[in-house]
Amino acid sequence: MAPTIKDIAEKAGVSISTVSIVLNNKKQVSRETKERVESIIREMNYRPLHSARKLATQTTGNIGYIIWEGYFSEVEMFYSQIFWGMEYAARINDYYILLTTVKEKFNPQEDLPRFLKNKDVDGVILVGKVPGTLIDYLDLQQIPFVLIDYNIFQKKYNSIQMDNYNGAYTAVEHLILNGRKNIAFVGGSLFHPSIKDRYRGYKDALEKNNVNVAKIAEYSYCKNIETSRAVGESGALYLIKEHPEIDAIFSCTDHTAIGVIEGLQKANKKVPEDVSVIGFDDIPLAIYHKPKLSTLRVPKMEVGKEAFKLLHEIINNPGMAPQSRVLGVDLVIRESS
Amino acid sequence: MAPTIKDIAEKAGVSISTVSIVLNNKKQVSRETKERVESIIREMNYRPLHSARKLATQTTGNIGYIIWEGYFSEVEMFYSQIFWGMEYAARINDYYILLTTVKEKFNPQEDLPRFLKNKDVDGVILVGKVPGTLIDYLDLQQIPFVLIDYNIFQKKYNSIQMDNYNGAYTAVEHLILNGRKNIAFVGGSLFHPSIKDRYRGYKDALEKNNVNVAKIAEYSYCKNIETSRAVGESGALYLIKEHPEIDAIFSCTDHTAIGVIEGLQKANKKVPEDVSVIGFDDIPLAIYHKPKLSTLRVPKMEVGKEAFKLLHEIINNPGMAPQSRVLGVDLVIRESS
DNA sequence: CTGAAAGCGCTTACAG
DNA sequence: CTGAAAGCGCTTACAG
Repeated sequence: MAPTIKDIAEKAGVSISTVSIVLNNKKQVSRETKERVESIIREMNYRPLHSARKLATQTTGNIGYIIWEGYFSEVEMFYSQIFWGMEYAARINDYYILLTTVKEKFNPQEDLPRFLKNKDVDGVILVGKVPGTLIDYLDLQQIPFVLIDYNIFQKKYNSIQMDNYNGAYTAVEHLILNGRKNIAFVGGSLFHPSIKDRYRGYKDALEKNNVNVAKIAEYSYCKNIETSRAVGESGALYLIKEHPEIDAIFSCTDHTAIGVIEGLQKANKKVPEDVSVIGFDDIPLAIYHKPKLSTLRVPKMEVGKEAFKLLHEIINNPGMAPQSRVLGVDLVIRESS
Repeated sequence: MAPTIKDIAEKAGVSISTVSIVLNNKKQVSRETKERVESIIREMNYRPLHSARKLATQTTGNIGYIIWEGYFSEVEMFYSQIFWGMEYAARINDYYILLTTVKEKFNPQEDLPRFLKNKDVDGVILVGKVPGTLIDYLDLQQIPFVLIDYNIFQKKYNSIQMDNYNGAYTAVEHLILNGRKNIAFVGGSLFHPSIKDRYRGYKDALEKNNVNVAKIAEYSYCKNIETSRAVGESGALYLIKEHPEIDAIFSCTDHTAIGVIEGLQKANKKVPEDVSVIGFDDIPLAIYHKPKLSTLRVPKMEVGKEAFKLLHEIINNPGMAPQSRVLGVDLVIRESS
């Protein structure tokens, strides 16, 4: 059997309270007993039993990671990289991460993730466009949470954001500097705050540089809610048909961009010769694609780490005012622009 | 505060033992008290506290999922789909899954996954070519485990396998039926049992059909340990240079196949007109690729589910003789063949 | 069929 | 600085 705190106490000739104190290095313990206890712990390879500890402290030691299902209908790397960043930070603080997804159409009664229903987490990190009713539930139940790449208009929740606005601005400015004159936008729903910011960046870059200004509305394809390949493809097809002069398309995500390129090819346009394309996210597919996709790299690991850190702070300071931290993105130019 | 078993007992006018018994529906309880207790549980939305339950039963309620790092150096979907299958089965049995990776070069002293070091799992599922020293550790510590897509020569461990041999055989036979005469193989290390079986399938299909037999050795490119794109590319380049008559290549994985196609293109061979290519795994990239990749579909969700089920059985029947279950794979023909 | 009691392995006031 | 004791919320023989 694995040794318990009692075994350690006996062998060290102290009480279990003392062992517990050195374990959690709280309060003062004489150096010598501390060292003695520690050496015995090491010697017997003792680890406190998780469940016992959690029972006593009334915590779970787990955090939940909830992924919007839309994020892996396509190629699901985005959330995955974020996970590894979180895991890295969680490990240091001795938390385990429980993973699950939620559907678009979400019923708080039935679809509540198991670890929430059973109260098996101390907090939750959510990535993407998660259901509003879920967020309301967390809020109501006072379960600490942080949003990644999402936010609700006019609400102040803890969140990690990418610098969508500046990323888009930089990308479009790069297109301008490369001599592109007729720069279009293909995007999903402008209801998604991230997409909205990317669109603002696109628009502002054109306006500040006085390029293309009169045409912005016509060159903007934002009909759909999705940001899928299919949307990209039909967007490109539509735009080229209506406005054959278009020579660059900024796409709201990489998946969209890949669809855009396919549409362009169907319309017999060469990328990047005839039309430059830039995406957003830097999904792994970006470098596998032909041509390799120019895009804005989101520091996914960092996002995960930062999300955990923020959550951890919230858990330990329940009164904390909500904050959102924004991480910069990098323009990476490859073959499509 | 969340209600405890005591609250339920009081409100139902029974002892906590009785509540516990209906909770775990063991032993006999009179129908009426059972129903009364259950309705109160529902009414108060009571859930037993995980840590308390686990403390009392001396279990953890967790299983570990260990991924060989090589499996997501490329595009990491394979293990991810398996995860969702496992999660599905785990949910039904009220287990949580803890995820981590192990490096190729693994030192049991230092690199032991945290949940193993702390004994926070009741069992472990490992996918891919995990370190032998890790397996030895699990064996020694008597921690129940099941291997996915891997096995150690001459050892009898619990495992889930794909039908690598028949998959490869079918693919190569398909190539033959399509009139291909000079069918090559590009693979990774034949030390990996799965790759080895795929190679056997390739060889046997040719021999049984009396095609290409004298050339098998020359047409086999198995120099490297990896099954990466890079390997595929250099393999294709090498084979075409030495044997320009080659008109089909069976690749040991999809990643390899993608590399093979790139190599072929560099050598000015058209796929599939000049050379047919078939991969193995059916990674998501397969349908994004141009041309779309023909391959053998591994039922990843099923693999995950089955792995969990097997592990669950082992956990509950410690004496069980090791077994390996093999799942069939389906040939899916797309554009590359 | 039901209850009282011990026990799982920790943490944490409270004394001293 | 250290220890005795209570408590966290369950399960499980054991009586009855």
